[in-house]
Amino acid sequence: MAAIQPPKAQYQQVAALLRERIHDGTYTADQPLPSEPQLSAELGVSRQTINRAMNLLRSEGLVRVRRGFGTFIRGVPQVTRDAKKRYAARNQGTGAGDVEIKALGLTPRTEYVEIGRVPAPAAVATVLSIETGAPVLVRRRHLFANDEPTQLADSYIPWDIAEGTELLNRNVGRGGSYTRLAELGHGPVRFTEEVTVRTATDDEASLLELDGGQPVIDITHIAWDAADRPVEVALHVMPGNLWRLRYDWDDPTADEYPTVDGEV
Amino acid sequence: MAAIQPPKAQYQQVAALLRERIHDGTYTADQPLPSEPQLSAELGVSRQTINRAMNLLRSEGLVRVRRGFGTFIRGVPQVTRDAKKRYAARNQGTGAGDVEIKALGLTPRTEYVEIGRVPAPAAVATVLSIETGAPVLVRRRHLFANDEPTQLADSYIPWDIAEGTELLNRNVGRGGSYTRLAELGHGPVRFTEEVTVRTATDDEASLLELDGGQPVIDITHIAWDAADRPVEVALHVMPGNLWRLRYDWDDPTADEYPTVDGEV
DNA sequence: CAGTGGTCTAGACCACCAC
DNA sequence: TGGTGGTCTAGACCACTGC
Repeated sequence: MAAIQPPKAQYQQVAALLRERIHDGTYTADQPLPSEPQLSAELGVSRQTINRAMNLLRSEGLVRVRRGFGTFIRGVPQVTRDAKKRYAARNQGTGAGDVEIKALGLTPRTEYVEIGRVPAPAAVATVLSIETGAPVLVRRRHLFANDEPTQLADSYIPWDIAEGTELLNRNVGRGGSYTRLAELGHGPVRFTEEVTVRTATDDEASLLELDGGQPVIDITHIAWDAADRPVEVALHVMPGNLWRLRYDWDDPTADEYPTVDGEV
Repeated sequence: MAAIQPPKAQYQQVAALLRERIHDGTYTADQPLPSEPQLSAELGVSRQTINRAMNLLRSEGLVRVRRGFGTFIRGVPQVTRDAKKRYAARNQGTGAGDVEIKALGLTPRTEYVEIGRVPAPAAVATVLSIETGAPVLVRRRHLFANDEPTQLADSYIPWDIAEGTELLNRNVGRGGSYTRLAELGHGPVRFTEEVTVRTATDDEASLLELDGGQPVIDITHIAWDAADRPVEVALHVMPGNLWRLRYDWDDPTADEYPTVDGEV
């Protein structure tokens, strides 16, 4: 084994060593990693240094700690989320949130946490162009793959659109909620998404079973109807290491290339 | 949701306190934060605990350490990168990488690190559908806003397309490189982007002046010509906290809503 | 109960920076 | 040279887990 020498910090060297052992199969997913005191003795560094190395691996999403029990390898593959295809897939009779999970042979599960009328939070109100506190329908879901949490998804629809419709049911019926919106004269024809990366809040970390400081992907998805009114906003929060987002589009200006100076 | 929470770790409480003081203006950007020994004395916790709190703030991108000097607030606002508009902007005579920065009133700067013929790295070769090691043109840039690094961008073009063209120059001429590609019969008509979040490598952390463990956004941008050949791939690496990505698209299936059961 | 990881402290040495 | 943050150690206490 490579010696632990101080050109780099020891905890970084320990982390590198553990990463290697995880990749080459020295440690397997069915067993906990050696305990911190054990590694401390084996590598001749203090337990604090081992602990710091573990924290690195945790922030990378490589391992997961079960307190009082041990540290385990996280075996979840990366899921690809294709922004266009996932909405097209509503016609395949699958909940859009499940498409990507099934594609990997994993078992998706959706837990409905809340469906009902609430006052619009400020961020949602801004997006929907309504007053803060104005009534909206919220549909709050937690999504899992093989019982591991993969995503929090809260979707909001203005109450004047949703009131008294099937959108209040757990199962919104054939074709999904966008089909219901279409029947109500608000069929989405355009979507926008804004993606940011930030550290998880305490609540999110707890719900997604993340360690503090792990980054999450925050997606604000907006559906616009033909009158250019925002009719639904969905807020997605996902573990950063778990997802790969895919977007594609045609060049709107392919015809009009040469004009002025510039570089790409 | 706000159930009874266990008392938080001291370093988290310290971090929360410092966050608050940064936001309410107790600490300002022109002065270093109080030193760790000072805070240790003031708050009655050990220096280690202060240091751990500082590491949290660093991983959030809120502060930045200048070793041997002090810890400073990072004052960089978030930059929005609109996938479609940035390419359309090539016709405004601006380097596409600069559009977003100028929009915020910051001063962009592009540093060309390498322009030349290299063997294709494996990841690039796969995307371009060529052999690993086959020659490609690489254009490697580092982008800054107000002299703070904001992005690494490496773009690759198959050598059989780029050879002997203006694409080898630092300034590729009117309309940017996509205009040159169009003149060569490979004008991009479609783009795909894949976005992942991961921890920075050592090199990236050093170039982007990040702390270890800070997340980066990794974008693989591919330009396709009318024959559906990938003619350029650009790899972008950006500090995760610094950017907001925006995508928008029209619903390709807006006409064909109702079909089978499903939820969204 | 014994073993696990989470956290905290006191003390120490070091590399780096400004003066 | 003195102050800064980066790191490491030994020892300790705690909450949580499974047996």
